[in-house]
Amino acid sequence: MTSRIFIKYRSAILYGISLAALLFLLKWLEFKFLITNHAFEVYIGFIAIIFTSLGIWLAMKLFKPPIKTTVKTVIVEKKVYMERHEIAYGEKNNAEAKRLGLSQRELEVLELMSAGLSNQEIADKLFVSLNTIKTHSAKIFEKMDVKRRTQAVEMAKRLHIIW
Amino acid sequence: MTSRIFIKYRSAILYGISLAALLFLLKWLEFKFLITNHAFEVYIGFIAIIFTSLGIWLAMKLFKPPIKTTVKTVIVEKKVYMERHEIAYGEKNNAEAKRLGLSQRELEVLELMSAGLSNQEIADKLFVSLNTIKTHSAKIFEKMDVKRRTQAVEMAKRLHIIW
DNA sequence: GCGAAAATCATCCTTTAGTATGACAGGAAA
DNA sequence: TTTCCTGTCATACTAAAGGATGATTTTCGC
Repeated sequence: MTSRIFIKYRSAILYGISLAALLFLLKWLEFKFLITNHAFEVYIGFIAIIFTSLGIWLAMKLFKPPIKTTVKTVIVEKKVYMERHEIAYGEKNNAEAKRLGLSQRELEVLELMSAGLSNQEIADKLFVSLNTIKTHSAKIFEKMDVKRRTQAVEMAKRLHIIW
Repeated sequence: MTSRIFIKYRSAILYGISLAALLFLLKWLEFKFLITNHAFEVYIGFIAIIFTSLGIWLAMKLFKPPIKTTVKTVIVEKKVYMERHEIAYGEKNNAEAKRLGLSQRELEVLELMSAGLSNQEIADKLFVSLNTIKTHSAKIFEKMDVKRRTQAVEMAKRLHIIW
């Protein structure tokens, strides 16, 4: 509980601590200033270091968003009219996969399906249950508008969605 | 609303307050040490601003590359023209079929199988009973040493026994 | 933060595939 | 003539695939 509160107000707490430290430092500098009376450059130097640090901290705080939001997916759509044989060997036709609305996971299942694996084997390979694979395959068949896995595989290979 | 604004710009506000506090402190220090030169606080202010900027610039310069690791997913849309049975750039590998000991009828069944047809559909197409196709397919699987029709199709296409 | 999409899992049920075995006819080869 | 292979068909059974539906959790963009 306390740890959660700490996490929630971590920034404020850390800021408070740093501010306190800063004030303490200044107080100490003041004391030092009284003693030496001639360490003006040292004072300026400390000010510089402190504010540089503060600037760094501020920049990191303000301009460092979570990693999650930094991942941007840029989709460039390009219409290319091409002949059948212009698809290079081994090149996957992502456009067709996208057109059919197949998700990443569905493509994985389709890939393993085309390798001749049973639903159970696919489930084992992907560390999920048999029912999950059944759901995936059902969605694949629906999206590809086919009735059986053999048809899906035939279509997928024909369209070069998989190899 | 105001609280959300405060949260969003909390760092900036706190920074402003701390800056004000610091200036106040400096003012107090100025008074304390009887520094009559007004250039002092301006000087300190400049130092603070400059080094804060330096800190921000440093932080952005140093930590930008890792932050800017954006994942670019370029999807190229393609129009694909292809007709399955027009494909004739590869000859059937009769040698492999012979090596596996597949009979003519079995090859026919295998061909239709790879087209995604069910046993019933194959039976209808060849004008024989479902059981006959089952017998054929069982023999095909035995000869090809596979367990399922999908494996047989995968192997057949890989070995170019069928197209 | 919220909502949509994706991914996961489940149950119940039907259909299809595959296994095992036996039978029968016709053609080719020993 | 007998043997072997191919092709045909059947029954009975088990295994796998597929359909329909609902639920929960994750992920991710706005």
